[in-house]
Amino acid sequence: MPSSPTKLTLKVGREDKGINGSTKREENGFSGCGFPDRLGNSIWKPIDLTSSEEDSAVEDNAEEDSKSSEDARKQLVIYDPAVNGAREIEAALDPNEYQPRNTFPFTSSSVLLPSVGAFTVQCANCFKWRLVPTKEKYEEIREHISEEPFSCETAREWQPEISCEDPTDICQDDGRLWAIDKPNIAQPPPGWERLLRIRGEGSTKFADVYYAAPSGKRLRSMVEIQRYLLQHPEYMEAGVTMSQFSFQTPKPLQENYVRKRAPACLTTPVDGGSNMVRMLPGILQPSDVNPLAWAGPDEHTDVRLGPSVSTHLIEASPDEPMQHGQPKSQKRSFVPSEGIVRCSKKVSL
DNA sequence: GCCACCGGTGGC
DNA sequence: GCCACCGGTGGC
Repeated sequence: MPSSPTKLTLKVGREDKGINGSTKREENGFSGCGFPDRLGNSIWKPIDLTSSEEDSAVEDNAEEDSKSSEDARKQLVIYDPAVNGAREIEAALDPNEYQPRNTFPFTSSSVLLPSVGAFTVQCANCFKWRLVPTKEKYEEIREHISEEPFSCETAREWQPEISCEDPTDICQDDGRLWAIDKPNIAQPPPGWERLLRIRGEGSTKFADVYYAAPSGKRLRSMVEIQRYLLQHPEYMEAGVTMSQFSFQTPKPLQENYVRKRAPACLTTPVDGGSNMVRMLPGILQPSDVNPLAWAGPDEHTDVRLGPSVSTHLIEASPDEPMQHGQPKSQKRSFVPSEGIVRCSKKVSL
């Protein structure tokens, strides 16, 4: 992908129901990366996954960021509250109470699908990531990000004290999946909601976009939108147009997350060397699957975007039990009770 | 090879 | 019966 100041990314995690029913997501921050301490005390050294496996730990500072992530400017990182408990997130991210260091809510949920992570955007000046408190604000920023590059100054709208001198709100961490989001996607019309659903790993598609009409009706293509608008002219009379809809989906930065179309009955590994082995279309063996994972709280690996944003950026945690995206039917993947796997510290990319 | 579109289906 | 989700396909 060519360098562009308008690239957007999203970061995807997955709810992981623990043995005792709790989730692996911590209430007080990102479990793997966490929010950097404002005093700089708990910034974990990032590992540049654009290079080979066991090397390349570098200091996480703005200088390095400036050098290495030029192309990463203005990237957005999304967390999908629809999947992770919208009410809790909205409450916790009330701009009046916004506490970026330790209150980002990874709330409990039984959702096992990958879920979009956090609404963040990268400052065009200092390259640090700033959490965006709401999906709506994120969409607003995304809509005009080419013409109106984001900066820490913009973030003062919801975080009055923030400046480029402050540490980044979030680092590209520990196993969550990162993906490039599209810039300049129109905000949905008032009353409509644009929904992003991340598919399970190994699917032929990374994600689906839906629009929820004010009536609650979900529409999944431009054809359906058009049909719906024709059936409900009141929306068009109110100014709703097709240009306000886009079914563009983000792209995973983990190359192998989405599988290519494969011939039926392929039963040999198609992974080509990573620890993810896909047996298609048969039952996946849990130990063979590279889960969409995030690091546990005790061992942290940081990932950041290299010179090319399209570089794959997934990191799996060490010895952290992971649960795969749960397929709705066993025919599609694996048996639920076998879904707990462990993943290696690093995922070959 | 990508992607828009939509059919099928299992869970609820 | 509804719908969220996944897979397949045809057009490009």
